[in-house]
Amino acid sequence: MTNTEITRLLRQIAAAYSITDEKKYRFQIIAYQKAADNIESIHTEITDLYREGKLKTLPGIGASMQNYLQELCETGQVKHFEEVLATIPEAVYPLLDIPSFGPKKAYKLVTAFQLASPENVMQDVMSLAKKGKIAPLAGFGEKSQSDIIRALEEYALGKTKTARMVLPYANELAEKIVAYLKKSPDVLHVSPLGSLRRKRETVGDIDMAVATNHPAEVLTYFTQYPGLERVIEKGDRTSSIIVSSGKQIDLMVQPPEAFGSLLQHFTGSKAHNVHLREYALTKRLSLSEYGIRKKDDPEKKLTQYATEEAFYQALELDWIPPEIREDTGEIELARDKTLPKLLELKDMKGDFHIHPSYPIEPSHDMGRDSMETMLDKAISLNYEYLGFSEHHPSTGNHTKEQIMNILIKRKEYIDKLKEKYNKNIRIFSLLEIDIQPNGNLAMDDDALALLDGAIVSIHSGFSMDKQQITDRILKGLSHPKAKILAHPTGRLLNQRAGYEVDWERIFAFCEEHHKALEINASPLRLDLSDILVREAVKRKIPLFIDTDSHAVDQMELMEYGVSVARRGWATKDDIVNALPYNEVVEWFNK
DNA sequence: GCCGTTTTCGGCCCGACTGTTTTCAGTCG
Repeated sequence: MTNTEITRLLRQIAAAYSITDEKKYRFQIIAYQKAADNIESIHTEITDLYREGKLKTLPGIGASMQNYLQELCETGQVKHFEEVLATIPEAVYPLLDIPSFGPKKAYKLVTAFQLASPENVMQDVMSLAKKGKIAPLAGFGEKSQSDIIRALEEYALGKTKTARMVLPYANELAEKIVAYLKKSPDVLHVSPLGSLRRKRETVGDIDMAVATNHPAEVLTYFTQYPGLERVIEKGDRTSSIIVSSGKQIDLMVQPPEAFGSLLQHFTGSKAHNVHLREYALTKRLSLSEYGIRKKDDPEKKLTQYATEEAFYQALELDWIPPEIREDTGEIELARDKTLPKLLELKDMKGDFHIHPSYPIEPSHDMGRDSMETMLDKAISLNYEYLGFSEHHPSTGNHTKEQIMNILIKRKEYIDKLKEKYNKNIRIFSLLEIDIQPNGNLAMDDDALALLDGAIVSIHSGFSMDKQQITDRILKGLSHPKAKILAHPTGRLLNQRAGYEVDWERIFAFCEEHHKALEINASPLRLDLSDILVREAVKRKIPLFIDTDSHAVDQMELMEYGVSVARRGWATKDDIVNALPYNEVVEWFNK
């Protein structure tokens, strides 16, 4: 059973409890939802954690939930879950995937019309709505009936509760909205928040905050956005719209003197905010996007905060960088004033995964721009050094002798560049080398001897099972010249999941043999993921952040890799290419 | 059902908005 299936199951239990008796099961519902949220945010399969006896390490998973998950892993089902689920008609559950459908609404429809088939329930509801049979039901009406039709239509088109954008797409959309809002004279500040500000690898909705003294005018202006498809809601403080690309934009406004608490609230994450508010309650303080109220104050007077720093300060907490507001210990460290100083983009001193257009007759795609162009770019980025790492010459089209000739010529070329650029930037000569299905590197030792080091990676045979692919990686990485494992999961966000790897074995091997893992800064990859970065950082495994640039403009994508590193709590000491040149040389020679 | 820098028992974030209501239920973040 996959994590996705498990979280779905836990949410169904929560829904069943909501329908049965929301008051009685109030805290069970929260507990099941929290457990589902937490499982959703990890990258290790529950079945693996069970095998390794690590279920109890998961936050939000207590003794009961542990037993249930154990039973699930051993028998494929949980008696208690089956009993709870059976109290509700099974046709309710598929409807829960549709935005605007909650447990109550789904249950009312299913029972009112005795819908028995979970397979056909969507079509059944649609046809009932189109025949006008839903509007007369108690609690429904004409408007909610047409809303149901639209929700079902949009769901069929792929707008689900989980569709997410990759970061550059989200950034571009957010910039358009920001530019539009700034044209209004009533908008004093505007700032994209939510998961975009926290730099999550993908973003669902775009959240936007505005400071204004004229909220009504700003909200109206917002709903007149030129790319508008429709307005979902518009009130006194917030509004939500859908733009033509089908994406949702949420806007919240506050006066400038309360903008700090709004920034804090709307940045999230939800788990961070819930924990922060619970923590505040222990100090008898109640937090909201409006500010802070003292519980013991009979007048419940509101104190406002213009900046986020002041808001956290009022709780005697250090300001917490948005990237780590995920409720994984940051509040406690902020209280103790021991938050790590996270890596910053300006700390980066080089980039080692660079594909120039040098005629190497490569195995995979060649770069677009010359070594010189990319060196000039690196200088403009204030880098101290740059590593070239084209794909190796293809083995299918060349003899070993031809490959050696190509690589010797390349070495001579790079040596000349080293002389020419000596004053401005240092150069490393690497290659990106395939780890073949048998675990061997695609280049011979005499070819590897020409290099400062090799980046190794997998570009084929993704379907191997977890242990096979781990064996293969470790064999490839065990070559003395192999220093860095590039894009270590092979994933492409929103396109393919990547291969399964036994991280415990990879981490242990890297610890023991002085190998590094890459954080690939390409916003379509961003692997290692934030959670694995955090684990690697804890274990002091060396990390590189590389752009994998095939063209000079891609070298600017470093910021995305830095964001992942920050989300993984990395400081500049954790990143090899944030070290000065001499220390990097030492690192390669160690 | 979870959890602990007051607590292993007794708490559990806080609010906006819509549609169908006439004071609220449901969904969302």
